Amino acid sequence: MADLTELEACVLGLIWSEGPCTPYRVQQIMKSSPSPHWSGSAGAIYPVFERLEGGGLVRARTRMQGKRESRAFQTTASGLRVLRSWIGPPVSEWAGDLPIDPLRTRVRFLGALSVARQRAFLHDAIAILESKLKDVQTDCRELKKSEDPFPYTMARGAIHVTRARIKWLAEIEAGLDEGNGE
Amino acid sequence: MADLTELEACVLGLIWSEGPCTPYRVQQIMKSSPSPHWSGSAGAIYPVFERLEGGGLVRARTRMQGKRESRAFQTTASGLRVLRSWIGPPVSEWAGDLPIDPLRTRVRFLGALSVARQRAFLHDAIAILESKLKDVQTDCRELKKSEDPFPYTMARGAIHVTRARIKWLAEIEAGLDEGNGE
DNA sequence: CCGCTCATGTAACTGGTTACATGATTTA
DNA sequence: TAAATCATGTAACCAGTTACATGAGCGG
Repeated sequence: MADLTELEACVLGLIWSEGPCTPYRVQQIMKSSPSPHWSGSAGAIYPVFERLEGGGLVRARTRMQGKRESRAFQTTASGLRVLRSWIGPPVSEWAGDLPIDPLRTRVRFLGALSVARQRAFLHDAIAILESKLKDVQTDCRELKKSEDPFPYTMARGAIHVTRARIKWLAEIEAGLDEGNGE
Repeated sequence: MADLTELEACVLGLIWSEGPCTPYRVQQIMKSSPSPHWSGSAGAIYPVFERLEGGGLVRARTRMQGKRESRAFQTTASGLRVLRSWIGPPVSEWAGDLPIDPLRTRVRFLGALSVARQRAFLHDAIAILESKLKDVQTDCRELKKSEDPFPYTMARGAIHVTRARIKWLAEIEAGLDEGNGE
């Protein structure tokens, strides 16, 4: 099977970590994620399952509950192998690249605004990030108790990165004040 | 004109910040960006210019150099207005969302690897991030001198976020050692 | 005159989105 | 019994990608 897309690999990983589960279940997980970068739409998920099954990376066991059919998928040995090699090591160079960030893109053109509006933008953005930080910190405390360490790890990552973004915006704000002789 | 895509807005912003320039020039800028999330392919750029022109956000002045034609675009008043409202304020809620990050996605499924390979992965990833950090720090020192403050600002952002990611991975590494009674 | 850069495009493809459509099971 | 949830899919669309194709101007 050729290279996985990010979505394909993500689905494969979820099937691995969840154990046998239906596409619908994966859909729910993706939708309930705190910041879902994928829509988790049926139109994306089901074709991914078909591709993974076609490549022999997952296998379905159809189980009927009354008249209602549901296909629970699990990773095959080859699927786990592919998942592992997708993760790495080796880690690809692009791992160092900054993730594409809509906030960053906007800051890049902040010069198009009046200084007053630049200030308003930064104030707004910091407030949003700070509230997000609180959410994710709450989340993190709860996840600490669970046995699987990786959801907690994810939350820690979110905290680190969100703090960094706040610090960055605050720094820009300070630079603004300084430049205008405050 | 309806909502801009990120690429459309980015192109509009570049036209604004560069002054009159050809699609080709924008293409070069995108390709030379330290971590280009867009391919900067003609197949993307030229249609974007068409859409922006169609919406009256940019205007072209055809200038001939001998037999060779080139169309230099600049933002219109309406284009600048749209760019400003695209940037904000108000800042949309999703600005707090973590940007989609391939490294994060991989870490999420790190549990699929043996602990030894987890360690190798983290070691690899940290090395890559550290070398990236050096690059961006060098970059930053150079940009500090330039008059336009925003490229420098971008570099500062890159430093903050990259440092945060390193700290995060180091934390995971430490947790690994601790868990295994090192 | 060869190759590089400037410059402009087109065509086929692809992965993911939105919106639609259906029906069984569970719960209030 | 009505509404929510579980469960599976399809069809039209869309933005961006890869690869192709062309040609002028310029430096060695």
